[in-house]
Order: sequence, then C-alpha cells, then structure tokens
Amino acid sequence: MAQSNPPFMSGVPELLLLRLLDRKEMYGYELVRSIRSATGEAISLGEGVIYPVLHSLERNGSLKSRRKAVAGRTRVYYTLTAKGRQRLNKLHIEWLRIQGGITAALESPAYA
Amino acid sequence: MAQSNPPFMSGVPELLLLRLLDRKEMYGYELVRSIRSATGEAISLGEGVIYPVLHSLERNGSLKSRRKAVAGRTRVYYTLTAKGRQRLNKLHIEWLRIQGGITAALESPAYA
DNA sequence: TATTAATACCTTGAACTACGAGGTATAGTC
DNA sequence: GACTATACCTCGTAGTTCAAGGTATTAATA
Repeated sequence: MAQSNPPFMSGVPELLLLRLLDRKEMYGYELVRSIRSATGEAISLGEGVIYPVLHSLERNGSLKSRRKAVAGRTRVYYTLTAKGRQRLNKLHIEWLRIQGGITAALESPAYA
Repeated sequence: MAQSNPPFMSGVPELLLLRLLDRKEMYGYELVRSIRSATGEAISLGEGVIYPVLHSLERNGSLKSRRKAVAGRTRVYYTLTAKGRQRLNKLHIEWLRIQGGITAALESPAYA
C-alpha cells in the first residue's frame, strides 16, 4: 500500500550530474563546484547530495568509475555508460516538459 | 544545530498557485484542475498539496478568502493581497534564476 | 430507489529528497 | 604547529510531495 511516485521535480540533481559527466570525466568534489559555476551560482548542491547520487547511479549501471591517485590524494573519476546516456536523455526530455509547463502557466494571459 | 534551508526548487507549487490567483479568484478544488491544464498536463498537484499551501499562505497574509455557497456546496474563494503579490514577484524571479541556471548548465558546449 | 460518480472541503502517514553537519585523511601554507 | 584546502564519505533530520483516506452534498445512473 501507498508506494509513492518521486516528487515532480526530483530529477534535476541527477540530470545536472549526468550532463556534466557526459562532457568530461570528473570526480565528486569537482562536480560540486562545477554545478555551482555551470548554473551561474543559481544552484548549489552539497557533497551530501552529490556523493549519494553518484553511488546510486553507479550501482544501477549509469556510471562507471576509476580511481586515480593525484598528488597523494585519491580521486574517483566517473564517466557515463550507454545506460547513463539513455537516462540523461530521458531526464532531459522530462525536464523540458515540466519547465515548459511552468513557463506556460506563468506566461499565459490574464483571462480565465 | 542543523536548521535546514528549503530544498532548492520547493517554491514552484506556491508560485503556480499565486500566479493563477493573481489572474482570477478561485477555490481549492478548481485550482487542482487549473494547475494541471495551465501546465499542459505537465504538472499535477493533488489536494494534499494545494489545501495546505492555501492555508499557510492565508495564515501569513498572502491570501484572503471568502466563503460562497454555490448550489448547496460551500466554496472557499481565494484572492491575492498586496503581500501575496510581492511574494509572487519574489518567487517568480527566483524561479527564473534557477530555471536559467539549469538551462545554462544543460546547454553550454562540451568543453570544460 | 439504491448506488455510484462528481463536487468540494479537509487531514494524515509514509515516502522521498535535499540539507548540513560531521568524520577521516593528506598536502600545502602561515 | 595550526590552519586551510582538497578529497572521500555517512548520517540525522527537516521539509515537501504523495496517496489515500474521511466528511458532506448534489447529480447521474441503473
């Protein structure tokens, strides 16, 4: 009983991650800052959001990772798989849909 | 310790409500269907979302209501106050900001 | 006439996400 | 030696949305 659908706008963090990783291999800590700058400081997602999403995307086969040692520190770099690219596409379309819906509701003129 | 900011896209239901009520006096049950149709079926917010938001907006002085009996049923019609119009404006700007941020992140070309 | 569907209000519990604070560890700077 | 930055991570909880329900009246349907 009562298994809930995800909230209507919850795909966005995942979408941003996938989009950035589709362009370039990146590691978690880097993604935190990339999202902030790529959105013009409009959206700031902390590590508490990023890491769990990365892990769940890897678990379900959308991402694969490799560890790389850089100056004594270990970074975990992520890249998209074919499944991840599909997922990106789906989320992108879904985003355009709700973004367009909201825009329509906000813009349409003042009559009933 | 740990008092959380609201999630980064949580203003949307409130924004849609305020926008529709800015055009026309409406009651809750009507708003449920209006949001669905005004967004081209992209967004569907149930009564469990709408009513609590209406009540909280009235409590904080953004909306005022009047009861009206229509064909034996009681409807509660809501309209914006000056404060509600301010709130609408603020949320609208905030929405454009995050919407623009996301669009930028999705569209910007494939170099770092 | 009985039953069901639609209108109209509402609340509540669970599900889910995002937030933020914290914890570990290394490297560089002051 | 202390502090900041990098880099990984988890966990508790706050805040939202979801779905399902409850009440009551009217209209349609069987």
